[in-house]
Amino acid sequence: MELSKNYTPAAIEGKWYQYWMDNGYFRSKPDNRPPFTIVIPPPNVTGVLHMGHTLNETVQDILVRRARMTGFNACWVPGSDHASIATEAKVVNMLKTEKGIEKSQLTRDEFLKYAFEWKDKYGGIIYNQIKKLGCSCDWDRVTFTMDDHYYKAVIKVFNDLYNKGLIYRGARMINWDPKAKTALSDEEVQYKDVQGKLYYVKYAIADSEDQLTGDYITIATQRPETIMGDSAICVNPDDERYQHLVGHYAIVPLVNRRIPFIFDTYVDKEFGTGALKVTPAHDINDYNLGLKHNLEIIDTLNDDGTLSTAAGVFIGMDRFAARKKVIATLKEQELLDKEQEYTTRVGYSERNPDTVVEPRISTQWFVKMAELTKPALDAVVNGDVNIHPGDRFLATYKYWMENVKDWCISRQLWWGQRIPSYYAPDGTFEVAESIEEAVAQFKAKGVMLEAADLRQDEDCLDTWFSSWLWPMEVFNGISQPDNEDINYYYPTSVLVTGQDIIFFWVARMIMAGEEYKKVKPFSDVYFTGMVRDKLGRKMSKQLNNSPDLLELIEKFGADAVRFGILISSPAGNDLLFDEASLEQGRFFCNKIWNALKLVKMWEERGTIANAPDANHFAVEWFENRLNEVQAQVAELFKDFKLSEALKTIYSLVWDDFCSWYLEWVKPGFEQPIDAAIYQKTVYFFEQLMQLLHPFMPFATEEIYQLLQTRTAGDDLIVKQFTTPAATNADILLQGALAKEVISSIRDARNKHQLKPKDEIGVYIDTIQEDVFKLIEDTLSKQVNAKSITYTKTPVADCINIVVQQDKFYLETEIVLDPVAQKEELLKELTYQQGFLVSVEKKLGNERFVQNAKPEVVEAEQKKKADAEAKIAAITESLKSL
RNA sequence: GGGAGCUUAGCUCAGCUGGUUCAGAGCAUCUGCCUUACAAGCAGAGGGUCACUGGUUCGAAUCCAGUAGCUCCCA
Repeated sequence: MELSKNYTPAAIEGKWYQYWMDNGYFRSKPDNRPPFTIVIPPPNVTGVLHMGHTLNETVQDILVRRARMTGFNACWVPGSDHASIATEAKVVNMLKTEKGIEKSQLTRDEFLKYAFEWKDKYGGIIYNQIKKLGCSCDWDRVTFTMDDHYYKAVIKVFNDLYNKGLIYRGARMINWDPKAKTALSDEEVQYKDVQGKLYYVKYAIADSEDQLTGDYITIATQRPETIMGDSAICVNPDDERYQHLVGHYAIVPLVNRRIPFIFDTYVDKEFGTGALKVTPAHDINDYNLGLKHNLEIIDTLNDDGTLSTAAGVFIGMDRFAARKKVIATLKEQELLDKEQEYTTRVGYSERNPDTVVEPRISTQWFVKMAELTKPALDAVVNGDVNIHPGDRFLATYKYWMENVKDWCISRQLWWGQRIPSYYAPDGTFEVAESIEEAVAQFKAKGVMLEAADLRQDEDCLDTWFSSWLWPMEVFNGISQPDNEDINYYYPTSVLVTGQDIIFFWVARMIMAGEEYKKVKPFSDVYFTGMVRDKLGRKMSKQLNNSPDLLELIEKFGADAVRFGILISSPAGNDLLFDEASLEQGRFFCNKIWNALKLVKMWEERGTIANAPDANHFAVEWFENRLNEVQAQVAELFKDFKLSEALKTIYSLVWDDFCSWYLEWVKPGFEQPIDAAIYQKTVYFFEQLMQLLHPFMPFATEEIYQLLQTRTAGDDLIVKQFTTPAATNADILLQGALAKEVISSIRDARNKHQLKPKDEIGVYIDTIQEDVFKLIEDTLSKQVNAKSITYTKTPVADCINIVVQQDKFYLETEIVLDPVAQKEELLKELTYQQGFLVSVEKKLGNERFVQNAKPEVVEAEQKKKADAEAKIAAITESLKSL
């Protein structure tokens, strides 16, 4: 069989994905194995995968594949959420631009029909990308947060929480997105520092008789367009400047409305002029102040951010245009004292990042958080849920849980679960899972109404109010409690997600899990870092700095993409995305591919029993090295140190296997290889592919299948790991010695400008001749030696080197420079002597010997002995020069 | 304003419970090689006062405090 010159991912990735699917390897059904469950953090249904997702999905696939190969019944549930605001915005926009339809022309049902069409058209894009990346999700379990059962579950939970008194309806100050025309939760507001201005505005003062005193009071505001909504001027009661204003009034500019002065310590005397205009409808602090002092609430804004009739002036004008107009008018009327540069934080809508959020009084639905947070906080604090990395996020989590405010869950949108609250004509309402039940509830209260009399709430629920049920409802755990799946798969094993949604999602899932299953939703949370571009900016749609995943896969191959994104990504740390690391992944695939070609070449050439150059030491050494790394990797997985595990395997494959082992066992030119060694080599190769498979599934499966003819079902994806055997430390040390000796001799050759073809004679002065006998042939081949001789005395006219405690004399044809050689050895000697002094100093320190652990002292003693031996060796070597 | 994290080779980053066989990897640089697995490669090399200042300790990149710079989260 002819193998291509280089590894060609495009040709094989599709093939294996289909093969795994056809064999049902991704499918999971409850059985008697322990489950290993991951639910995907649902991406937006109409989105595309960006690099953050790519990292995320890769991590999940690695964990799932490793579990599948370790005796677990691995189940990875894919799916997506409906992303209420974002998707509705996209559909509205599509309707406008493509069909010329305004949302207002449509009924709710008509709109939803278009939305589902949109979802059907674009919802598959993201799944296709996940597949291309090689993710082993159980595609029979795809879940969408607007699926029928899911919809019902959300309604059921709403109803249940309402009945428990944990959901209420009320008028509160909320965050309003004037573009999407909906309320937002506190978490959906992104604050940004903005360079703004403080405007110093003069308000005329009137006395208790309503007569203008001719005096003015100046207040500082960032938002002059809200002055029409002012209800009072507030000053600090201790502020002597304003004592005389008791009982006086201020006149609001532009609208000439009279407002009282109030006195409250809330006001900072030092800030601005020490006088604050109070606008209860448009600022949360003012709102609270208004409640306390019983002030009027004047809402001067419409839901689209234009000024309302209540504003009295500039009605219908956008708030930012109105601001300019207000400033201009104030200037004209000479009521603007001055302007001052000012940096402030402005809230933007998470889903409409160009839109400034308005604080607004509005009647909305809220979840009472206090009771729900308690068990969710305990779960993490007690270590029932383990967060990785470490407890770095524990403090953040705790703080949020302890300070969280009630959750505003209603959204003035259609794309989502409609709030199951039914209103009678008189405004009273019943919350029920269906309109029939609502009717029954009204009747039970003696209100005789029919369904036709009732009007359902127009609003829908926050998307996160559906996704917080995700680990349960993907198994129908809410809609059909106690079914076989939920009982088997729940709680899930690991949640892998970005640290940015710790509150949006992780915390709330734990709350929901504790509330409805009385059990945590997952045992471990693995937070990945943020993927940033080369300039350190978070990758985002706005900046358009995220590369196209499918293009990357096409260019580098899926395995290389997975490799590249993971290799530089320890848990929780941000990573700067650089295509160079993907290239490293591609090179790695190619390296393995070429190793395969070498082994297949040996196979073709044929094997021979007890070949003369059979290097059994190499086999024994590599077997131990393999076992050592297998154990290390298992440990690293336990600690979720995936990138370190990958690095370890990478080095094992490239350095130990390719650069050392294969070179050591490589037969002479066109010679057949020893049969036993060939078998072992194939075995090692398989083991390596198995170890690497979770990280790079396609290349490893391909190579595994090419190494030997496989019987049905003998596929790498399900090949079970065995417990690695114990390692023999002596052999590992001997292998390390061999490597060091070879490198040192090669270095000496390089330094003396010997050509690779120049042969050398090697004389070895060692006390462990038996060890060198084992590696003699290898050594000879690796340094191009024509002979190896053991000696107990220095050999003249040679390159002298010392490795550990052994002396080597390299005989060459070239003329040597003894001075340069001497210098080289002296340099080494100086270093060793310095080292020895420091060790002796340490050992001479009584307090060290007393306090340090015995093994440490022992190690120091060994260091001393080694250094002494080495110094002796160098000294002896020097004598011969 | 409150909290968390980061600062190690030119670049991107590893270094767990403190011990000069841990100062490491990849990329980049330099030297020599087109050696029939691989130039997407091979064999080597150079390069770091581990941000700064103190402290704890027999011993600190590693623990503690402070300083500076950067990042993130929350108000």
